[in-house]
Amino acid sequence: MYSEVMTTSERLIESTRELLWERGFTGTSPKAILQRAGVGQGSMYHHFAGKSDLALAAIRRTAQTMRATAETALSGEGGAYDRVRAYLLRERDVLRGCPVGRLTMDPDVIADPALRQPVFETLDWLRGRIAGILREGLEQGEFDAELDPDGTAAAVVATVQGGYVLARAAESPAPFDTAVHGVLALLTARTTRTPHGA
Amino acid sequence: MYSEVMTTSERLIESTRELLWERGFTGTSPKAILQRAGVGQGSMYHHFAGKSDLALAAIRRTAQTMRATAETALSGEGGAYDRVRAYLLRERDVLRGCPVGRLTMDPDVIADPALRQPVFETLDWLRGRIAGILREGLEQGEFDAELDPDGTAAAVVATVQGGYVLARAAESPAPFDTAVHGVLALLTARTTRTPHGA
DNA sequence: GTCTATATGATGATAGAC
DNA sequence: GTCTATCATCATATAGAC
Repeated sequence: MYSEVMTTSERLIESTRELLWERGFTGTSPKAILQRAGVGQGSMYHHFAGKSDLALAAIRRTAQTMRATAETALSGEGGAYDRVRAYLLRERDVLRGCPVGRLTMDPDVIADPALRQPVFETLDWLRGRIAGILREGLEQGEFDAELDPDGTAAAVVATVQGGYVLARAAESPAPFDTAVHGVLALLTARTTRTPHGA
Repeated sequence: MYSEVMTTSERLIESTRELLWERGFTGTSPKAILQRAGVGQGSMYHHFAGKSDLALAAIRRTAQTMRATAETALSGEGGAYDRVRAYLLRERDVLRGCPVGRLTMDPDVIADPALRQPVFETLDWLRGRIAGILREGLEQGEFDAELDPDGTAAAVVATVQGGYVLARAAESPAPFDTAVHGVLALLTARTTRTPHGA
C-alpha cells in the first residue's frame, strides 16, 4: 500500500494521517490504522505509546505540510492582494475538507492540550501570516486606510474553513468556490488600484 | 435531568441533540444517550429504529431551531446591512460550535443521505436568505452595484462556520469575533451610506 | 522489531419478562 | 411502554513467542 522503502513507523504515521483526515480521531480505530498500514498490532505499540501518541505524530506532520502548502501560495509573485488571492484560489480537494481544521470538531482532540496545540499553532500562524501580508500591502498603499488587516485575515481563513463545511453539506465544491470568490470580491473593494481578476 | 412533563421520546431526542452537538454522531453511543435521558435501553428501541433513526429526529429538530434563530436576526429592524450585521453579531456560545455545521465533519452523517439532507437544507436556506436580503439592499441602492449577493452571502455564512473552527482551535471566542467583524468591515466598503457601527 | 494470542470494557442491537 | 438480561462485535491495550 505504501512505498517499499517506507519504514514501519512511517507507514503507521501515513495511514493515521489519512484516517484522521477521513474520519477524525474518535472515528479512527487502531485496528483500521494497522490494516491500512499493513502491519501487525505489536509494531504500533513498539513504536508509539498508543493511539494518542501516534495521532500526535500524524497531526504534527499534517500541520507542517499544510503550513508549507499555504506558504507556497502566500510567498508567491505579486502584491499583497495577489498573494492572498493565490492562497484563496489554490487548488484544493474541497470535499475532503481541511485535515487540520476538521480536528477542531473532535472533542477528544480539543480536550488534549498536546493534540490541540499543533492545530491551534497552524491556524494561528496562517492568520498572522496573512495579516502581515495585508499590513505590508497597506503600507505600500495597495489598500485604502480603512482595511483592518487582522479582521480581514481572520475572515479569509474562516471563509476557507467554513467553505469546506458548506461544500461537504452540499456534497459539491460549488459553495466553497462561491464563498472564496465572495470574500475576494469584498477585498477588492478595499484596493486602491484595479486588481487582477476584478 | 429534564422536565417532569417531558415524554420519554422527547427526553431521548433532547439528550441526543446535546450529545450530537458535543461529540458528533460517531462519538455518541446509545448508552450515553440513554444515561443522559435517564431511560432504559428498551425505551429507545421501542420509539426509534436505532441510533441513526433517533439521530435523524434530533438533527431535524436542531436544524429547525437554528433556522428559527437565524430568521429572528435576519428579519429584524433596519436595512439589509443592519440585518446581516445582526445575524453576524448575535450572541453565540462560540466554543460549542454550530450544532448543524459540525455534523459535516462526521463521515457517517455525510454518507447517509437522510442525515445529510437537513444539514444541507439548513445551510443552503441560510445562504439563500442572506443573498436575498443583500439583493434587496442592492435594489434599494444600499450597496454599490459591484456587490455580489451570492458570493457575499456564502462568505458571510462561511465566515461564521469557519470562525467556530478558529475559536475551538484557540479555545477562545476571540478569533471568531475578529473574523466576523472583519467580514462585516469588508461589507461596509460596499455600502453607499455610512452604516451603523462603521 | 514484528507477530499472534489474549483480556477488558464499550458498542449497537435483540429477547423477553413485567 | 419500560425494564433488565443477553449477545456478537469492536476498541484499546498487554503479554509473550519468534
